[in-house]
Amino acid sequence: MGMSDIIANFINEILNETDEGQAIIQRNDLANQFNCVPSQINYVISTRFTPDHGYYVESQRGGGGYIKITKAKITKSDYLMHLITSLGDKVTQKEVEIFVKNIYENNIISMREAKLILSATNDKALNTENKDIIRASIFKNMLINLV
Amino acid sequence: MGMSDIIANFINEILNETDEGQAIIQRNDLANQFNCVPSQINYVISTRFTPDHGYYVESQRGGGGYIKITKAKITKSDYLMHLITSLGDKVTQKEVEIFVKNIYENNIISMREAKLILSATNDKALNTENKDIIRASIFKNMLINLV
DNA sequence: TTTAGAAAGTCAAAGAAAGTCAAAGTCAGT
DNA sequence: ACTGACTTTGACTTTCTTTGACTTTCTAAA
Repeated sequence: MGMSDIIANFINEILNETDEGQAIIQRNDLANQFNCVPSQINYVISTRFTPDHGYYVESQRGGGGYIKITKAKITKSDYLMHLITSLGDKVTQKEVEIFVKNIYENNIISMREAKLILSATNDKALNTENKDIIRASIFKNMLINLV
Repeated sequence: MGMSDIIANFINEILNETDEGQAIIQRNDLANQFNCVPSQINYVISTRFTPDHGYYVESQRGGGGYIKITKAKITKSDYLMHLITSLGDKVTQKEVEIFVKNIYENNIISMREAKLILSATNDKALNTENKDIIRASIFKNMLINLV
């Protein structure tokens, strides 16, 4: 098992220890503890704690900085997890509409929440190249927060 | 948690204690209490108690001087409309975080809705050129749905 | 009405974290 | 051995915080 896996395990342990499913770490401390360069922590996070994997990451630089990794709760909606992992890296507005209709009808989200998702992912909001790629990224990121 | 956060917490406690939502402090006293330089108080105020955060600040120099921080009270749709119209065509993740925190604390949106907005607009979701432009577009689009 | 002292304000430098990116290394499968 | 995916490393960047020297404003006493 390589260093990256060891670090990932360590983070997972913290995530499992806490009820919250949250790990708050200091990048430099952790790198020090495992005798690796700080950027390896970024590598671990960006390869193993992505939205696709069911995690949400926030961070803060400067004095007192930190990295906070949150694990999505697996509740009633295995359906959502399934949806997230089944999504490719592109999705059209029409497809999102179908998915959202579906999770709304299954009472996983409210009408207001449905509207929020649709307004964040419609073509009008995404006035750019690569609409479908960004849409997929946004959609997944939003779903993770609902799980 | 760094010193600045601790000081911000302290001020927030005072704000919540009083019905008025007002904190009147003495800069030097506070700096003394927390063992920091006085200008750090200014730093805390100018990064965490700005109008964007929903506060306004008055002060008085000289003998008997003070800093008075007041939590602004705003009606829901007024605030949303104001927010939408005040948004330019670019906005950073940090700025969105501040706005969302504010509308959440004013009970305009639920926690889940706040998370949805944040996850649709964070840098991770917007892995592209022109993040700030697309973010502004998405954010506005979402807010309009809430008015 | 000066003027000394008491506050608060400003600003930029130094420090502390985290982020990015690409080069170099490793290792399994062909 | 060769290729391609995954890892490791480190130089450089960006963001946020802390600190301190200097300035401005206000009060009140002489």
